[in-house]
Amino acid sequence: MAISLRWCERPMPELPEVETIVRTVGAELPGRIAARVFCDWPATLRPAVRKAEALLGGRRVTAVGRRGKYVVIRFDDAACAPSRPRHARESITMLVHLRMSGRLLLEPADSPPHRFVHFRLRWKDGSELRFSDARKFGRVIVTHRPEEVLGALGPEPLEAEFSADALGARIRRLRRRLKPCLLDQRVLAGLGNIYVDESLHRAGLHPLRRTDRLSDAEVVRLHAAIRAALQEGIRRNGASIDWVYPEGRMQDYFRVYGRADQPCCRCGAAVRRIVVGQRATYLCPDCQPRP
DNA sequence: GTGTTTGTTAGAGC
DNA sequence: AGCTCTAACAAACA
Repeated sequence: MAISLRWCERPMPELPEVETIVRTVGAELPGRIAARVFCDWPATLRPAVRKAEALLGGRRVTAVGRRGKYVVIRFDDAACAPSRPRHARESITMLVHLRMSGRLLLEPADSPPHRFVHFRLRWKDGSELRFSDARKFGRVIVTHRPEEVLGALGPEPLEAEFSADALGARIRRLRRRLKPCLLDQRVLAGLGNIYVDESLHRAGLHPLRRTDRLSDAEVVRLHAAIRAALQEGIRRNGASIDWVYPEGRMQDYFRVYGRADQPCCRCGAAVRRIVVGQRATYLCPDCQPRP
């Protein structure tokens, strides 16, 4: 039984949704050779179209991955004319941040692009990677130095090195409200509004708890909850990006997100909606006691 | 007009 | 001084 979400409550891409995109669209890209770049909304692309095309043209995709909420597309350093400057022979990375409404599509170059497509990367084989973004908040960055962007991100919550101790060391030295802290991409990479609420409910922690007042046991619970929430999201192919990935079903399994006034799946109490840091926040008042 | 969404930034406050 | 928080902003749409 799918819950219906209003348009403005549709899940925005967070770590599990980006991971799903990387595993589906991304898996189709390695080996393709970039030919041309099109962009009709200057703010979407950095650097501008001509320079981006000069940087990418003739390069082959070597790998597609994810860092936090960024799609990371790596290109080789070969296939460059000898006359090109030395920096052109370094590898290039294209970073895509979907922000609120971005989607990545792989379509034939001769098919008409949807009206929300503002960036296209045409491959030599006649296909195009298209970035559709109704709200134009998304960003495509072509750079020799992806670390300048990715270096600011906190650890990957699903990596083996990310232990409960690592989480505790990171957040307990801060004196912040728990939810805004977990949303901070410098603290932890990849969580957004949905998975923070889901993680806090799983952990039985109120979003207004102070990070420096969490006990060891609570940090352990939080760590397990974050990983479980993200892993379930990935297992279900993310939450409804319906028109792109109809198989994404995570939205049917939200425990609190978007479920105001509905019963808590654990105790039956009515889920509450509050606002924390100007963000809609869903919680169970019984399972997540106020600080 | 209102509310909603992400991430960045400027500025206020403690 | 340094950390934390808030407001504003980008843009679209029902």
